[in-house]
Amino acid sequence: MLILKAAKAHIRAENERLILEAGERIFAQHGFRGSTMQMIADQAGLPKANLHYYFDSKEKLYRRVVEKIFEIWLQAASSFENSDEPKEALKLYIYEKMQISRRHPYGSKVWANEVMQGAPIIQDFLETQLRSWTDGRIESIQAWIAAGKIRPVEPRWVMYMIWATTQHYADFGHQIETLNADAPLSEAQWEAASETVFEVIWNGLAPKQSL
Amino acid sequence: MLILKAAKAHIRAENERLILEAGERIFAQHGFRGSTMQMIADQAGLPKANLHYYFDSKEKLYRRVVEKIFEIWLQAASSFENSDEPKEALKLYIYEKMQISRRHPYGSKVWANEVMQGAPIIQDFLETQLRSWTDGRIESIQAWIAAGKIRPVEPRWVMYMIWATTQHYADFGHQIETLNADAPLSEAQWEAASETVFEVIWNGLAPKQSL
DNA sequence: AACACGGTTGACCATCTAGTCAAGATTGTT
DNA sequence: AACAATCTTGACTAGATGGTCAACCGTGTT
Repeated sequence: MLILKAAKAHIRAENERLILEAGERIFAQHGFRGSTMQMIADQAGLPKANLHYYFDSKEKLYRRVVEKIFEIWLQAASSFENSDEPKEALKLYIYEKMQISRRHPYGSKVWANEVMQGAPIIQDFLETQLRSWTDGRIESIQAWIAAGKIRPVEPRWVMYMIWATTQHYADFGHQIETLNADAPLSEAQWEAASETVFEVIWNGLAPKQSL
Repeated sequence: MLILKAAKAHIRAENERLILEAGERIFAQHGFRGSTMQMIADQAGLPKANLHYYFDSKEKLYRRVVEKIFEIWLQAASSFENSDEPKEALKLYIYEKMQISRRHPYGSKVWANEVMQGAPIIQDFLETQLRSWTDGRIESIQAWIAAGKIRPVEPRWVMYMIWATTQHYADFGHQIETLNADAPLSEAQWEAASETVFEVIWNGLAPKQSL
């Protein structure tokens, strides 16, 4: 009966969550081809055949993992719209992206991996959602320039600076830890790094007279 | 005879070069596990068995590829020492790193991949060469701060900003192309991007009175 | 209690892949 | 021409891996 489907829906929801979480971790650490369904199964604490019950194939599971990450980023993007003042908007966005790098380092790595390999699985995302989102942000930045609120710069390069600097703390987290005497960044270090990233970029963009 | 070894050395040199170049490309596009010796062989235009004649194993070939990249970066690093003036030193270093992203995008991706996966193969590089190199650069930056030539900032976060922004143009080159109407960046765009990266960082670091 | 539906799982298979090997081809020297 | 060291390469092997499947289990409904 259809009622049963609903009655056991929580089992499906819970297991899909377990598998997606395990997949994010394993795909981040080993790449798509380097990850095996067995590794993901072990990480999730489920038998391998169970993964194939919930996800048709490794590729479909992978796609779901990447989609999840993309959604998180799109949400963070709203910070950009929360203020008309560039200083405030940029601060919110940069802090939000640093927060994501801290809380979702695996997701960020999966995304980086996917893009580095030419986005074989999620190229359509880049061409539709990412492209239109970026175009919107570029317009915001151009409006700030027109209003004399920031220096005249090509908005694209600024976007890329923000993405690069913030995501670096997730994607290159291992290198950063190694250079931090093998210790994860402390609360204070995360705060200081976020502050520095914002300050340098903001001072770099602010019109001279406003200093 | 031993003379023969030298006499045929150019064959070895040439084939090793072919294989390393092919490996760099393939490892960048598919990751370590995703790359097969057959793919690398095809890219190099040699039979697979020939690869194993020159390199004991896939892992040893990979390590050689990563080492090559690391050496290129260390060379670029000397730009940092070519001037006592931070503005000049940073400009040289940033332009040099952008140049590397343009000319060696595959190498940069292999490095990024390796670090993202926790540097399983070249962790020793991080702990020895990279760490000592970084410590030296941090001292330079601290000297600039002490001399009042740049604002007081934690040098580490600045280093990471430079690495992140410049390497982004290699590692996320595919995304950048997609957002550039599927066209590679033109000569002028590379120049503009380099200029913007430098300008924003420099203005972000310069002491207020110097503007 | 009987049933039906979703969930679980060990065993299995076809395919792929790193690495081996032995026979043969090249090359430079004498 | 004879040689020895190096280089080349098709065929092969052992192991790993994505995916399948059929039997089985649990749970809520009648």
